[in-house]
Amino acid sequence: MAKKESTSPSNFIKNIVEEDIRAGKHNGRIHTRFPPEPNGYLHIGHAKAICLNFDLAAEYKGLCNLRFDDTNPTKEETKYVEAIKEDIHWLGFDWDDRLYYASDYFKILYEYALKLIEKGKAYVCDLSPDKIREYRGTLTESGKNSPYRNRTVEENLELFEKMKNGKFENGKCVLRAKIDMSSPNMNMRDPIMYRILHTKHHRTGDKWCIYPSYDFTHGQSDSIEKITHSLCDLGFEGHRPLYNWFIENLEIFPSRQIEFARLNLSYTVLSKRKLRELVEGNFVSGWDDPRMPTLSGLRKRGFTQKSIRDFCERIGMAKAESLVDIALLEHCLREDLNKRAQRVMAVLNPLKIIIDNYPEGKTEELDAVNNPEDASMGMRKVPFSKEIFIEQNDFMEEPPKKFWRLSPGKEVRLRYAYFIKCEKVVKDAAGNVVEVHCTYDPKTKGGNAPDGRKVKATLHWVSAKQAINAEVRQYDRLFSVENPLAEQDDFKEYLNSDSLKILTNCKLEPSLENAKSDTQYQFERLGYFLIDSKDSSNKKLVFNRTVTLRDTWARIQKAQKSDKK
RNA sequence: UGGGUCGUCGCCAAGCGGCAAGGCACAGGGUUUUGGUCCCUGCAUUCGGAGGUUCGAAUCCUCCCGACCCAGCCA
Repeated sequence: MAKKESTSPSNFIKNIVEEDIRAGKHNGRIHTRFPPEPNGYLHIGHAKAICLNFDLAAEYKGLCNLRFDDTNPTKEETKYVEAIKEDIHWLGFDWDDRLYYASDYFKILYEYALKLIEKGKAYVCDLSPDKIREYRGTLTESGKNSPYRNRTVEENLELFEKMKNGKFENGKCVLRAKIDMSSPNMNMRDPIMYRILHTKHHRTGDKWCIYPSYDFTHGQSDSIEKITHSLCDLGFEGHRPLYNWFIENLEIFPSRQIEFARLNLSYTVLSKRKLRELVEGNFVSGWDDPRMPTLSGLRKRGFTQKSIRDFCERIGMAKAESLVDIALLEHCLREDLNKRAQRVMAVLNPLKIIIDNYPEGKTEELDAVNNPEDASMGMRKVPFSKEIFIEQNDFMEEPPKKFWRLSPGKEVRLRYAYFIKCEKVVKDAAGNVVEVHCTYDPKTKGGNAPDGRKVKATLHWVSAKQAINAEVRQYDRLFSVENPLAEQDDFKEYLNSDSLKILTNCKLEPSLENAKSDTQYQFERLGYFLIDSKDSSNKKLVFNRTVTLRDTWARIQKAQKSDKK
């Protein structure tokens, strides 16, 4: 009997959904939404929420809306909504015609407010912000009622009308829900529903000068859209009673809020505010700096949407606060890139090799495989000649234990070319190795010795005459500590000073002259690279290093170093 | 000192009374013209702690310990 099954792992949200379906709730209908505020760029933490909402809906044959939560005109801008839409599409999700804005509901929300006032459940309060805070009490002490709490319905209606009509300046008064100033839940101590903001809104312009608060908007928006499961992060747990209170008192469709733990990733920060600090302080080149955990940054760096989605699935979904190892993200990335990246040879830190017994002026075109994981990607030709470049760290005059690469008297293979043997080292006055003379064995063409002798190492190389120059930007982790926010000092003190190294004298095989900006390359033995979408040109090629290959030798070296200590 | 939530391997995370899934990381070994990939193997007698209920508990009960969130006219 064939067994199928490839459903993603179970989690507490799916359990709830399945229970609801079993119980026939909403006739088994599942409808979610992703509700970003257009006040910044999306990062990989948002990707977790996006995948959760869209994938959950898809798995249960439901729908997922995109809704901009735009109730604070002082912080929101159209440019962010465009960027957010682009990022979600890039991840491969689509909301069809279900693009909504909380601001679409301003009129209904206003009517909802009227309804609550009429039911005696809301009132206009003239207390100043300071007084409101004072009256709210503390975590352990009950608050006290506002002196304006018992205004009549008529009076409230009239004042709220005036608020709407711009009769008051900012901060003069607010509309509050009349709940319970002694509630142990601070959110229930007569929360603010509307505040006065004489600010132009990115969509409604000057139409309104009062704006609803998050609490008076979110649940109702969910309700209006008939959202069945409203997923948000743990920070809103304490708001759930209020979310339900508005829905119950308004007697509208009962969406259900469920909270999950937000993503934390090691060696970076995932908070709009903190990321903004990095951008505004010029610690990075912008929101799309390849070191940023923003979706635009990851994209520019060369991350694939598939790897991010895979990551979001593998980290699971729970309520325990956690710090996910960035190594898992890198693993997902390498796994995807390994299957699809076009292999090429590139030398980042060139060392000149002269093959003394190779004919002067001769050039051979050697066959190279484009992707050993995918035969359909075919073959290409790579030129070979007397002078070539290899990586500086592939040669050591005095090799340590386990170093199998080139060193005096040693023989190695040049990938797809020949075996070469190191004969002589040339140094400059300062003692630096400037070039290395080798001899080659003509019988090893293609990389195999007819006599069956083996070499331990295979090196990548680029023919000097045909090499093209390029700049390569090597990116690394943004921070030098796992959890920068857990440190005593300001998190910016822990930025990794080596997170970007720019190499300007890199040598690439000639096929890269026509490198495409949307093609992922593997520079053999080094890592995965992508053309920089902004700075690369025909005149000057610029590649970004997405991620290195796993490097066993580097780990051995590290171990050897720490052994000596 | 109020309220809410969480605590299963180094990092995530299944498990929902029948005797600890999986992934990452790590450690060994095999294959290999990338020290890559791939393939094997190992990696929690134990589920924050202590009691209790039960033939049987990570799963139920009690108490304790620890961590996080809430006092914006932000979301």
